Amino acid sequence: MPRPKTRIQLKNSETILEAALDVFSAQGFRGATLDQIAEVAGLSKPNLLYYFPSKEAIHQALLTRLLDTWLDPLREMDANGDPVTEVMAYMRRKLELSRDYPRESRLFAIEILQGAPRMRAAIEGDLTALVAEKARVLTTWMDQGRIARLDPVHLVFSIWALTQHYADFDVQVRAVLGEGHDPYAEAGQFLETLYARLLAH
Amino acid sequence: MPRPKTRIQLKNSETILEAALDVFSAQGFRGATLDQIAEVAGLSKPNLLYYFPSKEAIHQALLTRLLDTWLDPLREMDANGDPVTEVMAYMRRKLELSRDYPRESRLFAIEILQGAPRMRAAIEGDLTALVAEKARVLTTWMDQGRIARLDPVHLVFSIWALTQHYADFDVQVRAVLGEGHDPYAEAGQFLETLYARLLAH
DNA sequence: GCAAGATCTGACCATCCGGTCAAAACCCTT
DNA sequence: AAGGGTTTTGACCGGATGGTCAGATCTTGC
Repeated sequence: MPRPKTRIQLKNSETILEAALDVFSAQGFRGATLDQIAEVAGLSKPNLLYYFPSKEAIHQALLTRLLDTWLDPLREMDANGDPVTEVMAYMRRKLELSRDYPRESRLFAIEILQGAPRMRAAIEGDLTALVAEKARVLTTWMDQGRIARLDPVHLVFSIWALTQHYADFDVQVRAVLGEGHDPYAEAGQFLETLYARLLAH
Repeated sequence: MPRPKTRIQLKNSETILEAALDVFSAQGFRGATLDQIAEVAGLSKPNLLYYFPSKEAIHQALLTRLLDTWLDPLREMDANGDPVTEVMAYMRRKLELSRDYPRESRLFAIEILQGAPRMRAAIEGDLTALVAEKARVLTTWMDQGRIARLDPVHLVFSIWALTQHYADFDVQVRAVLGEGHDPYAEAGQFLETLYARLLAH
């Protein structure tokens, strides 16, 4: 099954990946079992293995697809736009990603936490290159005096950390906030203020 | 073995917890095996189970001991100190914790990521109470106009997110920075600037 | 409506893993 | 140096888990 071809293949591959995302993001690679994924997907275990050669392969497929989604918001940061607006928009998009795709965020987090055993190459390649490129853009803006001077890479780290926190540590965030809060709405407000103050001068 | 008593018990319990921290923080609860822990500890598997009744119990012992260490820096934030200094010092202590105890940071992160199945109570109890208390302190400082007005709980979240990022996503941080960087030194600089600008008005 | 594939499944296997246990080895006190 | 408690271990168990396979069932193009 190199590439899905028929309608059924497409649909079932999709169902499997969706179920796998559920289970892997909640239990990690080792913690997830094929039986669990099969149950969530509503398929039999041997049927999963008809579509993917191994548990490993399902996980790999998820990660591969994930990285692109994950980097898109940064890719969109436009060197020709207004600096503060661009950074803010990037932060917003990343926060929305946390809100709308928390499972993806956790899958990614677990992978990195465990030393990125199945993602090393992508991290050291695509991701590092993209950050380097955008760091140059940020540096240019700083040189032009359009945003305050800061270490551009750590600025990017800060956006990652602050936005992903709300997805990855969701349980903790909700416990600490208690009832009657909208974590993401409040986070949006807070981060807006934070980056306004940080970038201004 | 309710409490370690003899010298041997004390030493071996310690060795086991140390090894378990290594393995659990790298692989998660499910991913870790008693054989791995035993090997790292230099003891036989049945011997581990002579000191702890189960894998679960080893993990629990680690987490219990962890939470205190983890909350100490926040406890030390002094309502009678200078606001900016106190917040900065808290951030510093937390960053140092990330630098000096990355395994503990990752153990904690994995636990929360997976929904805190073995820490729910502590999160909803001690941690939430401590944050509520310190949020009141921060609010008082804001009311007195001694630091800029911000959502105090999200301010605490930001410190957690920004400091733990360097331990939890270490692989990514190092990959993106490349050779010849001291992540924690740079982070210290960056965060100092960030909180200076955020808290001033 | 009928082959030829594509899809699906029950039964099964080998391995791994947490945990047990009886007995061996090792102290420590006297 | 002997005896009683403590510590350690090899051998083993039962259940879980990733993966296989032969054959049953369903689709699809003709």
